Amino acid sequence: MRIGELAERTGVSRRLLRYYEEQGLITASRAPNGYREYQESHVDVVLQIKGLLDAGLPTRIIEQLLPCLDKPQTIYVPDVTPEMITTLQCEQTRLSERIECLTRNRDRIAEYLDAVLRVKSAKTESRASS
Amino acid sequence: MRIGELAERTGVSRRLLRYYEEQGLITASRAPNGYREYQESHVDVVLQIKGLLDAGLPTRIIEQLLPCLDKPQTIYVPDVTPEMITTLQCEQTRLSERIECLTRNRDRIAEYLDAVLRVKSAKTESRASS
DNA sequence: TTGAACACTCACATTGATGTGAAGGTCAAG
DNA sequence: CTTGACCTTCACATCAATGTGAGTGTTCAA
Repeated sequence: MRIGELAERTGVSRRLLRYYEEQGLITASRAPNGYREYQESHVDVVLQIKGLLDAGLPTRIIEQLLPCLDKPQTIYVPDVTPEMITTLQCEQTRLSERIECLTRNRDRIAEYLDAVLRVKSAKTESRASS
Repeated sequence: MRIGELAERTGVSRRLLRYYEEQGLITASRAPNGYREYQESHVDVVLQIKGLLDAGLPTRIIEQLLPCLDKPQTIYVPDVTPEMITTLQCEQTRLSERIECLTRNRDRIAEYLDAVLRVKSAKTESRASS
């Protein structure tokens, strides 16, 4: 598929798709006329990138993570450098920290909303009874 | 405490502390000489902001979340507008999406590392037995 | 009373993720 | 053959989060 369709199916602008490519996050083959050609699998990859980016990870990191995140677990173990492992472990804990932070705050919001809605319903009831 | 100490205790630069203030995330009282004065409680707030920012939330959103996130649950229910509630609910689901995305990817990394380390240890053993 | 260490404001620079638009090539349908 | 809808590259613009530095005031201790 060409860039327009991929953009539409992922909700990521053409501009950004080219940007991701420029950053080494995705690779597109080229048709004879120079147009980029994408595979079906690119849809998922782009969504993955979008998610991670939206979660605050920079492209630099995403680029390192991507190779280890493909579904079929085509693990290219052979040439994993120790630095790569370190990077991954490091990134893993950073992800955990983010998750913890987000979870904590989401739960607080939940509590807050709970409380607010409880009060609101109480108000409604008192109004009903008056 | 003054800005330098707060910066040191939170790991957030003075420049950014002033920026957070400019964005309405924190409020500092002023000493007679014009210096900003922070309370002990500001440390936690700043760390909170740092965490959310690091998790990819923009200041605009953080500003809206903060009032509902203080520990003592000093819930100011009275003047909650319906729009505010909607905003919060919306932000809540977006947080959940982020959390889900991050969790998924962290777990994938974990799997990958597991696999890699398993192979590595296998190699070590085969080398030991040869 | 001077110097170091802090504070202030203001303003310009940078980086990463994006938008936007110009100038032009490709292709299919009328 | 032209028109419209794609695509290409290139470049400049923007926005948010930061850095950096200039120019100046305050405080404190030697």
